[in-house]
Amino acid sequence: MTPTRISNQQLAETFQTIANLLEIKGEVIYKILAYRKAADNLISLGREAYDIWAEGKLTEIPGVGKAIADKIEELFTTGQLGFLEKLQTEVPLTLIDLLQVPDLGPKKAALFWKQLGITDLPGLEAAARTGQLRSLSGMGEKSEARLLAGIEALKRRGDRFPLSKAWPFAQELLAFLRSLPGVTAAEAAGSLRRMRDTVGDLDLLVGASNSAPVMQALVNRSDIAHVVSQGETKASVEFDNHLRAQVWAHPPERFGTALQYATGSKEHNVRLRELALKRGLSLSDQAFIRPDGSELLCATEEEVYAALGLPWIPPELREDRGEIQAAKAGQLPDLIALTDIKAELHAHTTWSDGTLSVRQMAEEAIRRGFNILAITDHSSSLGVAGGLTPEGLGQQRQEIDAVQAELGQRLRLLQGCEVEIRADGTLDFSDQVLAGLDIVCASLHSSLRQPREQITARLVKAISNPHVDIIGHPSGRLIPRREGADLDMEAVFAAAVEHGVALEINAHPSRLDLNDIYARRAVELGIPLAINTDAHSASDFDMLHFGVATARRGWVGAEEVINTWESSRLLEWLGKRG
DNA sequence: GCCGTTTTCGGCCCGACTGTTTTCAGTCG
Repeated sequence: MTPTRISNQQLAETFQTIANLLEIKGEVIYKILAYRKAADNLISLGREAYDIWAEGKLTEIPGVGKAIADKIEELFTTGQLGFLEKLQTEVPLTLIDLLQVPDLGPKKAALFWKQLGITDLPGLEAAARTGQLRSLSGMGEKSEARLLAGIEALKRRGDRFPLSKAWPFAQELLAFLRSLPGVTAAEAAGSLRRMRDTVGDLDLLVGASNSAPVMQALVNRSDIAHVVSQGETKASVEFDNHLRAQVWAHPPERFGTALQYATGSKEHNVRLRELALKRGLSLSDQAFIRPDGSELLCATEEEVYAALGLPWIPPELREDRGEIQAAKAGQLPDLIALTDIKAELHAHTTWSDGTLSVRQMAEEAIRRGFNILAITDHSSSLGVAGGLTPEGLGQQRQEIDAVQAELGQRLRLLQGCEVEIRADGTLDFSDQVLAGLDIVCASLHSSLRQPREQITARLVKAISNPHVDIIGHPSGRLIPRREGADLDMEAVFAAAVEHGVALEINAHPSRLDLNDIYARRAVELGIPLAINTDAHSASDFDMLHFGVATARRGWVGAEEVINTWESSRLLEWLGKRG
């Protein structure tokens, strides 16, 4: 039997499927949680479980014990899993789809299945429309209507929204909430505050002693499509733009516990509560409860963490990926900040598909306090972007030199390019042309669906070119439209280490590529990173904070990012390269 | 099913909101 290379993503999906089926079946909850935990940990591993299996170290993965390791091994060796196949004969696989409906969990799914023989979403919808659900205990007219509304909502929207949509709208909502009387503070929480690359609901937290009027003002907004639920301290709404928000209100003296709670992640919070219990405290969004029943209130998050003997943990780290252990040991990373960035090394102008001239881009860079701006227009084979020919590069050099002369010491301009990595792994420009540039960023834009071996070899070949300094948006993913290329990232990392090439964290919210997990792995391996906006316009420069946030999620410090280096150091680094 | 400076067995987080309940179960975050 030939081994089957199954991705961490696929393994995780398999274990989530098992967890869902077991939950509908009514298995004890902790077994289900164990499968979910293993799935989560596989996703955030940063390395391929397949390689770890080859080293015989599967059980060193957190949450993977003997039973799950055996199942992973069976999947790798046979491509199948007997346990799951048997489970599917007991519980219909399509029942899992029901769990996507809001307010429909495993208990109701099991009820519908066992009492009415419903096995899939269309079956559920038909039963709801014909009033059959009402015959079940615990199901009334309202539940039925709610369920139908949930099914409709499911048809309308995707699961999660890109940061580019969620972030600006959240800022607008926060400004609205802060303007309400009696509101002392309003902050983003949830995955938005942790700066995940996609956001489900907007979780917003309001500080207010009298919460009911705040909730009322929220649901009275004219752009509300649907009020999902509304209480004194919490409301859930859907807007006309299909974004959903959960808004909590807590009095200012409890804002710290509330903000910590609402920020999550859920897994991080579970760990904190375990830690609290070991200290004889019970932690909720309201307060710590001492053994004698008295409350310990926290107005700030710092107080929450201090009560647990921990330093404040930055929200971007709160994913239960070792941050609590690191905090305990006093070894939290010194994360990069937006203000550390001193250079933009990937930017486009009207010489290819940018909207601003070299001069205008330089002004934008100066306005943002940068020391260095690299002009990196596309190369010729990317026809859709009006890529430059070698001759065009020569003309562009004259313009850059002229603008540089005007700017003097205010900004150092570099002439570079974003050179296309062709389908065969060769670059769009000859070594001679590349040697004449100050900086070279090489990127994949086409033939992204090549088989794993082929596209990995293609990228490795580009990394091996002595003139290449940075690999732009390495995976080529576009959120939420396109998954990245099927790259063997360990092979890519190995090549980057060997050739000292920097890997980009592209700051555009539709890319965020490298992602947080691979950024962390790259840092572990000592690979330099570059955080660039890939600016095509003035406003693109403002996307930089998304890239910095992604780096922070990857435990990246300023030192590891070449854009933070002093000009002399960065120029020396570039100079030593081809 | 996983895990261990209080355990290799016995733990494994907490509360709001909703609907259909007469005191609670299910779901969610």
